[in-house]
Amino acid sequence: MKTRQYSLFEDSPENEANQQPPTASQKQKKPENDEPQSSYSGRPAELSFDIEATGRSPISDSVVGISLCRETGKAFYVPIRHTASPNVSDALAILKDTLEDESIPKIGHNLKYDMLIVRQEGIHVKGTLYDTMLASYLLNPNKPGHSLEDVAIEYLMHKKNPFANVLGKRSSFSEVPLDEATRYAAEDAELAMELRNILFERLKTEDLERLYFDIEMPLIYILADMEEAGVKVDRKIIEELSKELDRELDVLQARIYAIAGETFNINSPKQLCKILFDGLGLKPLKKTKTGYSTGVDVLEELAKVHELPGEILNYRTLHKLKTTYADTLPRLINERTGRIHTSFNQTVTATGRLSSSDPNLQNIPVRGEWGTRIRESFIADDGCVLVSADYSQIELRILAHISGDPGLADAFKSDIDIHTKTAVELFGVPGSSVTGEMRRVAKIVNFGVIYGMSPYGLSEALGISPKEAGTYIDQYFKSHSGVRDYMKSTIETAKELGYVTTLLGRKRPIPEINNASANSRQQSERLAINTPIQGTAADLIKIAMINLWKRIREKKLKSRMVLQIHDELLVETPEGELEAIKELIKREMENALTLSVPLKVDIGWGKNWAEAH
DNA sequence: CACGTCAGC
DNA sequence: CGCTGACGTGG
Repeated sequence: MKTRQYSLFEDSPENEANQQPPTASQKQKKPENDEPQSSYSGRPAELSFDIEATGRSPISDSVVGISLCRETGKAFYVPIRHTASPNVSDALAILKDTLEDESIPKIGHNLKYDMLIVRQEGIHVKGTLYDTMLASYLLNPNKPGHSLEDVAIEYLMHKKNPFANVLGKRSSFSEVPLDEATRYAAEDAELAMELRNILFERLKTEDLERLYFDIEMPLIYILADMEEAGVKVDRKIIEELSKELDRELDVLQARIYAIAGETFNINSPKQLCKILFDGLGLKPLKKTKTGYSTGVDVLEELAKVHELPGEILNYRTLHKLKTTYADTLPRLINERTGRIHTSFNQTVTATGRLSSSDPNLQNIPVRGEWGTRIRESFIADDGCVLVSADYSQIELRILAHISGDPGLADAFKSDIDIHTKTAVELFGVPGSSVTGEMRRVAKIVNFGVIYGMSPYGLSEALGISPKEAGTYIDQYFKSHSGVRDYMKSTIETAKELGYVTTLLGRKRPIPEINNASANSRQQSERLAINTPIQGTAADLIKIAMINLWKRIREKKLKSRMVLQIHDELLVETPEGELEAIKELIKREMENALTLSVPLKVDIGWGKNWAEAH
């Protein structure tokens, strides 16, 4: 192999140095000793890299170039597939050894993205990952964005990159002239290298190192696998569903126009207000910032006195399902894989949950006949089944653990129906006399507890007066003083420290907790109460995912996780592995953490997601 | 791009 | 009352 077949293009704008690139022959040599290599003669001690690609979707886009940095002040750009530029067809092949070397730590900003892009070139990045985007997120999950630019501005007082809009009118990075591309791209790898030093030092002082290395870093690999795997959607089923919804919507539309006596845009809340409140003279029950509300609560109430609001609600439901799911999902089936590949975002939520986007597969409908129909289109590959495993009452169990409330803990230890138990306490009747309505109220109160309920909020949810809601809250805390004490002390801690933490030490700053405004303060108090509960549940399922993934590898099973929906894992498994994987999933999920109350996981399976549930 | 609305946990 | 993302409307 020729040693200097390609040239690495220098370099960041402020650095004129033109160092020798590592040559292919040198790269294949093992270092003479285990000392970190700071010279360019051997393997890098660690490597910062950043992929430039044709677009933002790592499953369907491909590599244009890669920038590399092994010490601050010196960065390189290797063009791979630029139009009208010297390209290096085997540059990636030469880098493969380094990127796959487990002993070389990798530094980057949003490494999951870069990992997925190079996987298409047959490169499987391995080793310790220093992801500066994740580090920034753990240091402040309230931050609205963690782009390299955002983070560099905050921590390096970095000025905006003058080449930031290097794309301009060009359709892809591959169109960018090499000199511009180099100055733009090389800087990114170098920025990540500089940020690593600062952010990981800060992680240590903030006691977030274990959360990073034990949970978030291993999860990068798992989420990359899940995104790469995708989930199979039956195009025929979903497209047929769309047609059916279309026909149904036509019927509803005609009916609505007939009742209203005129045509209008049903999807426009503004036009709907005119029809409802001006035309029919119905009473507006609630206001929004800009006018009268036509939300579901209002329309349900109005449906008692007129036939139109009910039809509007039907129309809205079907329209939502059609436009958001039935029409959209088939378009997102990847041509190459025949599957849908979501993005699992690890640095978005303030509590530590994941989010899913493009498409969001964490809000696929589940209720109602149409919800079932949509989930029936999510299917297992040939010879496989889908296994759905979800935690039962995970947040209330976590509340029982962290509050130490005996009543709550006992309920879970004896596996009692928690909503019925709460109904018994609220209404002072024996369990056998609890009606459906009483249980419904109790369920909403239990949710309210987790959300840091206020009399106002609970009253809205129950459709009663804040005063009545207040008596439910009082009644609840009479039975659960442990929960009341926990909430009081959590708020006190938040006021002192300015942040709250989860069981695994994840932190969320609560900046407004001492705000002069009572509204803002009370809002902060609810965040302080909810975040440790929701955030610990997020920690817990992340641990379960890591442990399950390791066990699947150890046992060389073919099963693969495909979706995580906050308290549920969806696994695609060859039929022959079904019994084994059910056992494994249940064990790893129920034992992810040892709490003072047992964790319970319900498992189902089937050829599609509806059956599995 | 803000807003209202609604799908999920 | 907590946490999200996507759609259509209308400026």
